Amino acid sequence: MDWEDLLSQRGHRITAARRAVMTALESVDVPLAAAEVLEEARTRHPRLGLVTVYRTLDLFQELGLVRRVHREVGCHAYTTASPGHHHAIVCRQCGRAAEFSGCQEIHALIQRAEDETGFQIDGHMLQLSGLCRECARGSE
Amino acid sequence: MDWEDLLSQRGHRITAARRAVMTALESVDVPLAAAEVLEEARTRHPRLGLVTVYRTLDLFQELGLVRRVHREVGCHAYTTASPGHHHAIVCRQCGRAAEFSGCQEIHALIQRAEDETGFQIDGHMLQLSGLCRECARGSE
DNA sequence: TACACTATTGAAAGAGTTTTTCATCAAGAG
DNA sequence: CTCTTGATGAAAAACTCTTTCAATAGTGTA
Repeated sequence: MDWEDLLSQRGHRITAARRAVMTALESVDVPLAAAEVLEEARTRHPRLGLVTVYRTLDLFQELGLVRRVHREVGCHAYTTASPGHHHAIVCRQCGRAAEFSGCQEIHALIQRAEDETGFQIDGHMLQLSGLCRECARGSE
Repeated sequence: MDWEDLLSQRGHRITAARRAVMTALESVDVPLAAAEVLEEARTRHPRLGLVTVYRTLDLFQELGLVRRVHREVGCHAYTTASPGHHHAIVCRQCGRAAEFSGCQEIHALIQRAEDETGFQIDGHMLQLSGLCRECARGSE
């Protein structure tokens, strides 16, 4: 389903500001911080305000349309997300982000963690980092 | 090894401020944000300043003595960390944090992600969430 | 124990980032 | 086309984090 359809279906309006934010995120494959989204989106919608960017990112995240990318230092960047459960991979050299799906492999780990800690685990946040194909090639 | 020994060994000094910060983190099992560390630590070392808290948390994190806890919203909390590679589990009800070690299970997943995306993966950030024993008992 | 050296500290000011408020605007149902 | 109400953007406030610098206090040495 299209993101515009999802918005409509949930009772949200399709606005120029929201289109500008989504287009900004789609136009690059690097996660963007709010201020960067603003800069990028203003090339198409100059009147856009930073407040709206924050509100829009919040909404999109709630709907699962964008994902917040976490790093040890600084967790303020957002990237588009496919529907469903995915995880992000971020290149530590150029910042490019990709996503991949499926995490059956960690069920065993979760089971073990439950046994060890007594927690009832119902969610996980996993993010991988490394070098993307281009950067790996460059640094050989 | 004791954290004070580790500091000495690396050429850092044992100061009242650093003791206060470490004690604050050890006194609760919930991750604390910098401002919360300040509040807690000031009960024992009233002259402590926020700047020192930030610097101390940075240092401790560098030395692997504390871990930054990430959440979908808000990634500014710190908790004590055992030496070595560990992952955090955070209770989504009371905020309590635990850690567990060992993540052999995700090697297969990493291998698959490398095949799928072409990235050369050399690091991962995994954090589990759920209910701690107490909260799970309470909500039955 | 006293001294000297220098890492560390804390206050103030500055730089960012995110949120709140509120009048205005415009998407979309009827 | 009109109306209703969600959405927007500007300004200001509230936070969060960093930089600067004089004063302080660990720690090795004598």
